[in-house]
Amino acid sequence: MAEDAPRRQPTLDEVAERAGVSRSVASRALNNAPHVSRAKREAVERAVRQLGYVPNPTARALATRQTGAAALVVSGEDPSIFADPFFAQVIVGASAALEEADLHLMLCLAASDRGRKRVAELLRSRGADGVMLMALREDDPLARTAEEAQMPVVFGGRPVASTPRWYVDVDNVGGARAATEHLVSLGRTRVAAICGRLDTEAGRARYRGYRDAMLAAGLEPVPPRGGDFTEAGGAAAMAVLLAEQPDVDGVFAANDNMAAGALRTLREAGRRVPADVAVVGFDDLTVARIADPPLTTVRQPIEALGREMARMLVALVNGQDPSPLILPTRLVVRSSA
Amino acid sequence: MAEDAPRRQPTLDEVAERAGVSRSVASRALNNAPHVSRAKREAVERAVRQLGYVPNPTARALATRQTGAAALVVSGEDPSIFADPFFAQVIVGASAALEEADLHLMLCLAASDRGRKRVAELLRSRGADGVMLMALREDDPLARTAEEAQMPVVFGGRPVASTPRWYVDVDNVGGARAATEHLVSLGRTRVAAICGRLDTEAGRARYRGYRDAMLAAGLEPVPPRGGDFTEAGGAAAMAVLLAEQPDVDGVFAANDNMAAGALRTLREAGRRVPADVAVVGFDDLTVARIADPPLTTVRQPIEALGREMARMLVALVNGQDPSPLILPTRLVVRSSA
DNA sequence: GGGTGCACTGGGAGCGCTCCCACTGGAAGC
DNA sequence: GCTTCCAGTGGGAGCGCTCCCAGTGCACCC
Repeated sequence: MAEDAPRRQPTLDEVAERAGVSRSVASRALNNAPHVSRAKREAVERAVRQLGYVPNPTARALATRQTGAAALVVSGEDPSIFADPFFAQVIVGASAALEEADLHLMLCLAASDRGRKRVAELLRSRGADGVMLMALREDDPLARTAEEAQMPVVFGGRPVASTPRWYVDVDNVGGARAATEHLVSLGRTRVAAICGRLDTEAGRARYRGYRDAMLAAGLEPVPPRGGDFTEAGGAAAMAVLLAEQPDVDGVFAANDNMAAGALRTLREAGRRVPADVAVVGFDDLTVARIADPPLTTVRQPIEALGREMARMLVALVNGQDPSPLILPTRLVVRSSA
Repeated sequence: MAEDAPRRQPTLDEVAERAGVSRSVASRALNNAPHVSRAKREAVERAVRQLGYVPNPTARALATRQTGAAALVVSGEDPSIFADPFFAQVIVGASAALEEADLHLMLCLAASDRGRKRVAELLRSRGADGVMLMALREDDPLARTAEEAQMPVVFGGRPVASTPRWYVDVDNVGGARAATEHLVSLGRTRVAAICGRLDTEAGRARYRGYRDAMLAAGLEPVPPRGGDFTEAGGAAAMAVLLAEQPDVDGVFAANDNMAAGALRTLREAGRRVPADVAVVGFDDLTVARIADPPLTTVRQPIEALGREMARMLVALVNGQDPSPLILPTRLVVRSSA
């Protein structure tokens, strides 16, 4: 009968009692704190084992005012932006770095109003020890909420409006410049750009890099025209480009998805890649390798982005003051250019 | 000077005092519980607004013994398996469903020993209200830990060894059968299969579906040969297939990545798709649409998988006893078959 | 031989919330 | 007029942990 009791988790008090010590000593032993005799330390360890004791993280959190978790917030209108494998890679990196610091990962996809409200509440209630914030659009209200929160915040990619105190970004300008220079070095002179969302800093920066390289080469850049970072968007933009500027011989697309879309349109239009039109993408996701022809593209260290965000956050949580970080990008030459 | 104090979050006691009520009443008002007069309820709401009060989730968790979070555990040797966009979609679905129930999402990538240990501790310490478990390999130790945990557990995809009480799966057998039947209906008679990992239930079930359809059509299935669900693996398997069985005219690949690899090998070998060899994949991820030619494939409702797992978990947390669920798959015909 | 120091110890006061329970008073029932 | 009931109320005991602090000894020193 006694066995039937819904076996509650043993508490630290029970461990202490069994070990014949006070709760304080048991607590210290558990946390490898000093001022515990060897004998008692061992007695506590034995009791822990016998009872199958596991500390209650909630109680610990209440007492220490530390939750033991960090949040990764991905903000955006459309939940499907998250389905981009880009975020999966960020998560892999962040998760690994948090694991080292023994922090758990809370993932918040703030797509709906309700989602944003929950994130705001999380921030204000200190429901996590710190926050990594990603994919902020120009007018994202979460940016302000985050800055006001009494909590460490690391931005992933700079927001458009302001430069936050702590962020990790990728060298978008440099990557776009390298991509464009590559096209120019191939002898292409009518190089167009297919832009991503121009209400994101990444979209803008990549256009800037393209423009800089064009001007430096004495060529005329096409004016910026907002896109959406999707395959369909890239295909549509390429169609417009072919109509307006039929002699185009080079294309820099703001990401691989759009580049893949451009390839499709070019193929359907009977243009050969790279013979007629050379194409360069950005990201170096799986799609770049699978595309036909395989895409020349700018690789950004996505996993490192996640990892460094998490490391920066851990440093902040530990009271340090790390410096912002900009990760290098690298041109990967394949067949499309 | 007084302003300089590190502005602590106001507590419920302070709200109560300001509203001129007891803490009990304030608590009830906050949780829209009955037994609060209209006047006091409003007084509490006013005090909350004036003070900018936000309830402390940790304290609430300790008192209610509910953490307000559900964990999604993705288990596997290699952290990069998670970079598969498949999981991103599962997360989108799960996240949406959890949001409805006002639960937070904890994401645990259990790749290293350390990661698995942390998950085990999370399970034993009730660090979450429930767990969704995915990608279990044959001998995954987490499966047992999870079953032993005093906590609701929902499996995503059935494990190989046992059938858990609560799971959500996709109709892998039916999908594979439909894919194979489609190839047969096209008049293909030498249809091979490129298998995924045979230490996963999905990999096995998809082979079973293929074999069933072949036998039913009076054709001879190729023997199962383990793969790895990657593009490179698919390319390699296709090469072997071409060498051993040069007259192959149909291929069922266990997922889109492998199908894409097969397409690459076929292209390099000068075989036309679908004229010489028809190819069908499984999953219907982005890669299926981007592939050249676009892949005929079996669509599985990935986001729904995540959503239903989360819903099932919420039901369990609420003390209900939901039934296992098998989600239907659907053949999507494109150009490759 | 009486300090002075220090490793060790356990009591107790929180952390901020929920929830049980005993108590009030006014409305309803006989 | 008297119970009976129940919405409304606040006191207080937790939830399981950390950590401050006052109190023990015992070695070590002049």
